[in-house]
Amino acid sequence: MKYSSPRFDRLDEEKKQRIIRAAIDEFANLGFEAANINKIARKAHISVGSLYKYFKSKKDLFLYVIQLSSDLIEEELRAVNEAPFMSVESKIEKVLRIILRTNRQQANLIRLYLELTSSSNNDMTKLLSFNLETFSSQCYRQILANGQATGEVRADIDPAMAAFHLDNIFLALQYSYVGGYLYERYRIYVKEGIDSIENDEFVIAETMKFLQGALLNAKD
Amino acid sequence: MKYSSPRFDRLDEEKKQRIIRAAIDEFANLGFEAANINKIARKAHISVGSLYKYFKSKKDLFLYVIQLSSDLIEEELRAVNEAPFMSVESKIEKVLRIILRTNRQQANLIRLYLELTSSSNNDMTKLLSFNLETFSSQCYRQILANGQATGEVRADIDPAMAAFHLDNIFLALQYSYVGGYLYERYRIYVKEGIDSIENDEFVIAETMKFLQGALLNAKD
DNA sequence: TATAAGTGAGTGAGTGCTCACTTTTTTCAA
DNA sequence: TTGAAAAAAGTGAGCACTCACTCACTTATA
Repeated sequence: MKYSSPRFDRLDEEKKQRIIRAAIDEFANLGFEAANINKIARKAHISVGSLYKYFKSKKDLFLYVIQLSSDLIEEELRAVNEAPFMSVESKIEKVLRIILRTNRQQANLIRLYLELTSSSNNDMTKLLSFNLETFSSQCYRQILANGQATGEVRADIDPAMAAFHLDNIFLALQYSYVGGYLYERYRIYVKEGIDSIENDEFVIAETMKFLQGALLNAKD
Repeated sequence: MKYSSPRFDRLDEEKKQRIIRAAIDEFANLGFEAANINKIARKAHISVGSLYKYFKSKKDLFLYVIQLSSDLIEEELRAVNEAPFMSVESKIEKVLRIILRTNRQQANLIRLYLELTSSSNNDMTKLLSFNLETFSSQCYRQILANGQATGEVRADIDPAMAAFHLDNIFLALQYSYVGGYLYERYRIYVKEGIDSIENDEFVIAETMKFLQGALLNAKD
């Protein structure tokens, strides 16, 4: 599906990036409904008129930036999945470390996903969930099913459901870094400052212990 | 904190419930921003003017219904936590079953929480997360710490962090039942229809296997 | 009669989007 | 090389609409 006009595609990279950044910033911080198209145009130093020449509606602009960012994440996951000679445990830890890094470097992007997650807009959700989740679900399920074949992963669990639980842990962790309600919730559950760099190894260690027990066979 | 006026408190129960139901319905399905106060008044068969005599702003009405619903959930959790002679495993399963039941009976309420979770409104989140999460975090941590004392729960995990992960699993599961993006996501990860009653025992069994491995010592 | 409760048209501050217009770039014959 | 005409890109005031909230008024109750 194409959400931008040819006119937008023809723009020079710098201008495109300015518009994309402005849009992500606005949508991530205010949510789809409260985001203001006029403000996005102002932030990007273009006129509203131009913005509407590039995207035919607020919704299309939203869908465009979501699609764009999902491509970035897919890239990283693919690399981990295709790494040869890597244990399931290492792969999981690798993904976890990617997640923590992304939380810092692309906080606005994660906020955008969080917003999307709770969106009740039905015609958008079907399309978007398919685009964003199909790859990662395949990826995790494959890692787990392969692990069952090698004996690393518990044989008694359903790989699809385990992949679902695994991603739930990842998702909740991601959302807890980007501020708002879930950031406060971590503070109440565990302690101040999930997002401080000193805390990273604690989060990784505890999460790995949790996931090891949940997914892997005890080492002999 | 008191969000309703004395005038609202004096209303007869039927009218209060009508207003509360209308508000939950609107907020749950549209989200805070898109929810329409005029429509809530119409749904509740009262005038906008009256509604503003009962609650001084849209935000106050929102906070009121959130506060109200958190009390209901606290009630149920307390019962499980205080049950004597119950294994940690049984307690976790009990909570899980409560969650699945609530997902069906109070879907709108869960939607309301989901909306709240992704809210970026900063002055609301601090207050609300404290009100809603303090009890459940204490509750889960207590169950796990007691379990460590009796040897049921793994000694090598941090009870606070484990409680956090446990609730993350519960939270993701809840949100996957109420429609929208995460409902579609379950379909992609696992299969059609997480919300069909026939699927309940599968979800419970798989989730319990996952949590047993993650949290409990192997039985001897 | 006095007090409390209830009403809903109206207000004004937005907001998504349009369109008549200006500016810039490209084209190409002289 | 030039410059006029055509095409493309860009603009922002304003339109049509939405919605939180108010207030002058009516109705019910003590």
